[in-house]
Amino acid sequence: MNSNDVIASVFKKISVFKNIETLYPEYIPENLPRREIQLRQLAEIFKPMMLSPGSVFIRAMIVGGVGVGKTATAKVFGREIRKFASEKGFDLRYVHINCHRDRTLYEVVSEIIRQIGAPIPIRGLSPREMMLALLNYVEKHDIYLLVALDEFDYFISTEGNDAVYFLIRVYDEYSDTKKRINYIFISRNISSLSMLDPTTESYILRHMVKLDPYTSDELFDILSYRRDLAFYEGTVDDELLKFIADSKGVDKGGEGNARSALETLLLAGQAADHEGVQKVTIEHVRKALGVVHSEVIRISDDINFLQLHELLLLKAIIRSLKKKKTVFVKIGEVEDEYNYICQLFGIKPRRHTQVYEYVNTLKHMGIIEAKVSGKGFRGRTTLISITVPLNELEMKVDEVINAKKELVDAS
DNA sequence: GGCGCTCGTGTGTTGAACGC
DNA sequence: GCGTTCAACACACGAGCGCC
Repeated sequence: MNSNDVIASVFKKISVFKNIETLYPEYIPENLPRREIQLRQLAEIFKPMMLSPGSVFIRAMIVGGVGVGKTATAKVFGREIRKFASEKGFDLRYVHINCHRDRTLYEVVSEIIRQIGAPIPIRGLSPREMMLALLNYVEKHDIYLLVALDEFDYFISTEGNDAVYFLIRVYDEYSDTKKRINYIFISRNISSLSMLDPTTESYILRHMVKLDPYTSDELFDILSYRRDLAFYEGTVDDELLKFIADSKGVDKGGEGNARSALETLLLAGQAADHEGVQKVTIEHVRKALGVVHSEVIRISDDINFLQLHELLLLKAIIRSLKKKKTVFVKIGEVEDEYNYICQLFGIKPRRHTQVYEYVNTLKHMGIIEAKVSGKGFRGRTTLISITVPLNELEMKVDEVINAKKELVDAS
């Protein structure tokens, strides 16, 4: 069989999936089963803005752990509220910003400008000047904005109290103008808000929507809904969904993570496809459950936002830990490995200060653990560790590195 | 074309912690 | 006590971009 036949045989093979992309983490479904209460809460919070646009300035906060649907809830709400505004005859735009990627005030404001397509220069102006230009633009064109700042903790830790204060008190100086920009802040927990001053913190916490981990019953409903979207009828039985839901539900000792449950369903389906069978079995699910490590899912979600050199450094950490077979490795050892990997990839490595910054970034994101050495070490050094399975993580990192490198090579 | 702005990055210095 | 190693910090520089 030649290469062409090999590839053609895969494409022509019968699949259990009719719409596999509906199981991907980035897919936002039409409906959000088991999040109706939270959508209703958001609607109640933003009701004054819809009834009397421009009269109030609303800031809400969505809080919840990994895989509880924070981003999906905000996006679905944004989509629906935009439709509702359109029916009422005013122009409301929903802007979703991930503060992992855009973590400075400058990046956040320029991203809002980019997403609404405002003709405002994003170079040569300070963030505050850009915000003023943005306020003028939305006023002139009679536009209202609902801005969701996802992973808001990263913005707080990078920019601190002043920038947050600037965002949430932006209308204080212009009390007579219409309040056209409203916010939804999204965070994994509210402890990051403790870095802010009490006034700023209380402003943000005034309207809070909490998303709890899913129970097995709730996960079953979600899996059932996505199963109908993703798979051909009769390929995945209810008992398999129940099995996954029971292993992930918070009431059954799991983490209540819907993303992890959906990833398991996706992998089970792919395992069935790989074997060329037309029905997903309990063995496929068992195999998938063995592969899906919830921490790897959380981290792999985060690593999509890393820069190429941060990814290369993460790969260097993984390889150093595998080579040394120890719990911790020294930053110097990681730096040597990183230089070697850069050489292999034909990329000029960053110098020490930048490597140190990358280590701090990865630590802050919770991807690695890092601590300063104490007694028993010559000099002071940073000891780095990773708690998730290394092979699994390295596969994910390699995937993202290859994707990023293709982009760099193409540009 | 000069200027101003932000951001990313590199260099140099200082000081802490330890080994010899 | 001196040398080594490395974190932490300040500062400088250049790229990219828009404004005047």
